[in-house]
Amino acid sequence: MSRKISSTGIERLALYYRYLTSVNGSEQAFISSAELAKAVEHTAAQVRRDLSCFGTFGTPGRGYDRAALEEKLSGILGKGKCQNVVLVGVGNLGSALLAYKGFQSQCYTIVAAFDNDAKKIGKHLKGLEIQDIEKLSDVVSQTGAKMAIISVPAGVAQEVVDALISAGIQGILNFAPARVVVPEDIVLQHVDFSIKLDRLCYGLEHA
Amino acid sequence: MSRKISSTGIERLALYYRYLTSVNGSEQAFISSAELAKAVEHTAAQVRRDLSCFGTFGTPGRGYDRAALEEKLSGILGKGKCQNVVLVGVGNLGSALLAYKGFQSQCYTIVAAFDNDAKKIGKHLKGLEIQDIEKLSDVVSQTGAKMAIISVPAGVAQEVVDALISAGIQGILNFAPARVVVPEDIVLQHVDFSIKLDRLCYGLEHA
DNA sequence: CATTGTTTGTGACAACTGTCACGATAAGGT
DNA sequence: ACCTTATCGTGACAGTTGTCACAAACAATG
Repeated sequence: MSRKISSTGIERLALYYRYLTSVNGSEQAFISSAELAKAVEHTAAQVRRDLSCFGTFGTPGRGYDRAALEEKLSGILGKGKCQNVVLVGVGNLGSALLAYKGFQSQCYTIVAAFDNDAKKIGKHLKGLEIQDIEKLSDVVSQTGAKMAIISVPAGVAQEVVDALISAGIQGILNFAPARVVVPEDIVLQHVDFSIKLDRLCYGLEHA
Repeated sequence: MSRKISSTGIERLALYYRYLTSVNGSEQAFISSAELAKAVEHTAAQVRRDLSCFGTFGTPGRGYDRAALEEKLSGILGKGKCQNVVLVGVGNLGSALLAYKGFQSQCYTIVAAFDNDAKKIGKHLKGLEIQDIEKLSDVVSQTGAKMAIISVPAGVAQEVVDALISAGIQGILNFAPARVVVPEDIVLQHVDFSIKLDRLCYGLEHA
């Protein structure tokens, strides 16, 4: 309970959680910090430190109770209730995200898709009608969505973000290759794989 | 020239580079650390510190020469020559990545696509024939590709990575929601958006 | 119940990362 | 030639993050 969790620490918690749920059911009822660490490519001390930020629920000599830990992590990460998510930008990437199974198997549901291209509006994709981005505000209040995923061109990312925020969205996952600014109270995460590719390129160059 | 660049520092360099190339041509010939910092949501001191790791090419009173800086960053990141990239896993996400314009506009070209699904093999997508993953080794040596992108299910990520490495691939961009292990000399980057979504969820919960 | 073996939780430490502040340096005008 | 203004490069500092090592806690066994 001693230290404040860091942002990267939270991502590690999500890794721990994903590992626990992925090897569901089988095996031992307890798992040690060493075993968990090995599964996610970290150190045992790191695992214990991360978990200790939220109380003490390991038992010396045995490790952590798998079910209890899974439950606890679920609570910490806020995965108790399913989240409604809206998606803006139904291009190649947006379509793929709509179809992506990984979201559904977790606790997220994409409940609406938007675009500004007249040729796409009205069409159906994966059971969702693509709607005019003008409808954003209405849909957000109807569905109670707090999170949004944007996969739009870099040039319009900022204006889409602004529209989302004034529609009441509180958290944004940004796939657009651009940095955007948000108010203090809005949570923003970037998934910027063009940058990651460059990072890779650098790694090769300086091998 | 004083300090060693960090991994996150390199990603910032890529951000600087992307900004410079995106506002191509127009405006002033020089840019200050403050202006660059504002564009990528960092501090001026941070920008100067990052750049200083690779020599001193700013001029006091003026800032950095845009063209020279762009050139320099290109060199540092290793973007001088175009990189051939192979893609493994042509599902929803893989197809989207094949079609993604962002790669081509940069210096990356996807030269081959692989899958293990017999129903997909032989089909054409975006001008590429989807090939049997058995052919990996041959294609890698023919094309001289050093980088690979994998967008396969979590369960097979490790074996695909192993196959890539024995085929001669040196850098891997992993979109699969799983951590994999690679030898010391292989560069690996994760694009793990299910984790980022969880991170977002946590942020909302603890607002 | 004492002993042995295992694993946790955490204080202390080390390493890394970002910020601040300021001397140094260049351009431009008078 | 000098002064002013703008901006860089970096030493020193502060804050953050990860590692180590060990006492405390619990299980298991005889």
